Amino acid sequence: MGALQSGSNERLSINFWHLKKFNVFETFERDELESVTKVLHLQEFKRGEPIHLPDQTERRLYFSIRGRAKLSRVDDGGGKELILYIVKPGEMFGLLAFAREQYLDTRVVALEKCIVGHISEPDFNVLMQKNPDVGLRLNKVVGKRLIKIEHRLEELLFRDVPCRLARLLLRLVDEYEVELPCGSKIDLKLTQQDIANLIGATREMVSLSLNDFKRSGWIAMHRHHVCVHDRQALKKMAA
DNA sequence: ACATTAACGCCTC
DNA sequence: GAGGCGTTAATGT
Repeated sequence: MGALQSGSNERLSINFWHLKKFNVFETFERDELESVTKVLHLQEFKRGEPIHLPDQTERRLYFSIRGRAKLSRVDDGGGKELILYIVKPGEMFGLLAFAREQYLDTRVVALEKCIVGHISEPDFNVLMQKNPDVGLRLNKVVGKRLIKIEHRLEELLFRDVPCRLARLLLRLVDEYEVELPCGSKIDLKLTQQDIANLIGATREMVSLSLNDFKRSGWIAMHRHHVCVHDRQALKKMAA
């Protein structure tokens, strides 16, 4: 068990069990994990707070310990954003910062209360030199992530908005489903703006399609949550 | 089909 | 009361 000082004044703690969840560390022994906690800086974020900003100059590798966050590419002009990925606990991000000059145009914002650790590039390089297989596993992680995002881009180009929305909802309900009396709740707080940014549509179009789905009895909505009632109908729309 | 714009009420801070 | 959010309608490509 290691306790570390966070960016602010609060003390956050993390144990080896948390680190073992990251597949880069799955073969690590106790002392190796100990050395990781020594260079891992923990920080807590509230919903809506930025974890990584586009103009951040320092290269870091981030480890999502708790809570989910949206990773998006932002337009330099107007404030448009396209959400590329939703980062979950046990996953890493910021990998591209090592390959590029900066983590260009990429922003990560907490969707709920998050605890995130980060390791500086020099510290991580030392870690990789001591454990060469970390690099191999990192490669695998990056590859898998890339393929997921490629598949989503395909959908964005060739499908219309209701179809994209249906696909998104099916994908989310698969990943975040919580069974409730009211139906299958998607256990993720998303605004309609977020949903729009996930499927490359406008907030207005999302509102219209969402209301269409609701009127048809396929879904129900409460505040920032969606409940799915008719998966089959959504699948038909997603075809 | 979809974006854009504008306008309005609602809710949260 | 300001700004974010959800909704609707008109208009443009």
